[in-house]
Amino acid sequence: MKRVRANPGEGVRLREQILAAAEELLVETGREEALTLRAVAGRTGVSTPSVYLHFADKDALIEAVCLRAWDELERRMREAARGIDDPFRALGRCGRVYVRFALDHAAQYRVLMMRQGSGSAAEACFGYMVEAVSACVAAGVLRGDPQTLALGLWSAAHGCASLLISQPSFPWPEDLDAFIDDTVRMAGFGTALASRLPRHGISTEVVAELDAFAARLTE
Amino acid sequence: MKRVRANPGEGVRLREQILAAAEELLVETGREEALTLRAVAGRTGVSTPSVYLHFADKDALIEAVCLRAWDELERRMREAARGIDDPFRALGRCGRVYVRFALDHAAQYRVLMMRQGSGSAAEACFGYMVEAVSACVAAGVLRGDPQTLALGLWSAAHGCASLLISQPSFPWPEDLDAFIDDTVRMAGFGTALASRLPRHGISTEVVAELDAFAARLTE
DNA sequence: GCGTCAACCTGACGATGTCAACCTGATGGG
DNA sequence: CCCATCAGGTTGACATCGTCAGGTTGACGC
Repeated sequence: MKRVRANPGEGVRLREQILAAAEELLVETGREEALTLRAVAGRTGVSTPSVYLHFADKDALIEAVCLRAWDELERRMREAARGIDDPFRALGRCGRVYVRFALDHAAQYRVLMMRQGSGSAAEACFGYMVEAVSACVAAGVLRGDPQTLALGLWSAAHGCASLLISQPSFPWPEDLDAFIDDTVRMAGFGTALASRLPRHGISTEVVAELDAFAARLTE
Repeated sequence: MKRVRANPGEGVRLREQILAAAEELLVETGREEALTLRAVAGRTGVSTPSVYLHFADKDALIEAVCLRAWDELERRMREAARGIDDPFRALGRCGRVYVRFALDHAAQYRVLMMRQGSGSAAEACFGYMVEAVSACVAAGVLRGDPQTLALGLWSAAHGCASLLISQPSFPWPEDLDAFIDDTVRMAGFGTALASRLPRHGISTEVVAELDAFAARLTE
């Protein structure tokens, strides 16, 4: 029960324990306001101000918890796309994994994405998504600036996950997996066609009709 | 400087003033944590616990502020779609208005959509969106359950707005309006085609190819 | 003229983030 | 071997927050 003081050099261990306790607390309760410095310290078996030995303030602690989740998400997306040749297929996998990950880690995702000034935490993860989009551009299945395209796709995936998490009282369909798939298709398909591609095998007249059809949305 | 006590029956006026003060505070600072009961009461020129005369607790106050914003948003969407015959065009207008409204009221939107248990505040607004989608279904430009389709479209719009608000450090394109338009087109276009329509004037072979193309995203 | 009730204030409580000051045990130099 | 040093904590306190119990004041009906 009694905590033994760490030897010099092992102070970093406490940092890990605090991080783990904070994550547990967030997941178990699901409510961000339950993430109290006192609760975290208590669960770690340490006094409250000791948290300040390893984190500048509460926001820094939360940000560190988030960073963990981002790393995990990026790992899963890479894993989901590994061994898939078609970059468009790989992109679809990424999208589905993204949304599912968000739903499986709703508490963290809420903190992750819905905080103000969460800073550059997501940039590494975003970098991978740009990578996946670039492959599609190189393959000719998408056209345009990869960063901008990736932002649009991320918007769709994030919107789906975020809305599911923050508005559970909405009349969501029973089959959530199918809804997620529909969203991924909507985003990928819409992006591909709205970016004026793929024209492989589609006649000029049809392309013109599709363009005119899409244009009705924003005129 | 000195507040005069309201006559019996006029207590509701204070409620309005508190609501206005809370909204001002939220907009001016842009930070939700600046929305303190003491700050609100101080700005209204009233003692702190007086807020409890008109709101059960802080959450109820925030919720009331949010309700105002939802009403305003619904009003603007109705206005944007008024007089437009083509339901698909009307839907596009709604989407653009939605995102622009969110960006123009970032502080409120953040509170609105990114809180936990925000309850049934958005349902009226959602109802209108279902209405607009239903018109498209009736016109044959979309196919499927209007509620589910509306949820998908809302996901896209919300994702765009939400990501822009909560991740301002992302490499967003310079022309934000164009990006919003692209997102609206992506969502509407993708939904229309992913819902297996419109087939007007598109050959069976092309439809099959488009289906196969979209299917690559979720297999 | 008096009671009653809405409208509001005062004072306080527990919880929270944060800080200054203190303690304590291992470690390395002399 | 001893003592200064310093990492690794603790104690106690402060301001601020949401919230509540109880008191005060003015208007209005009878």
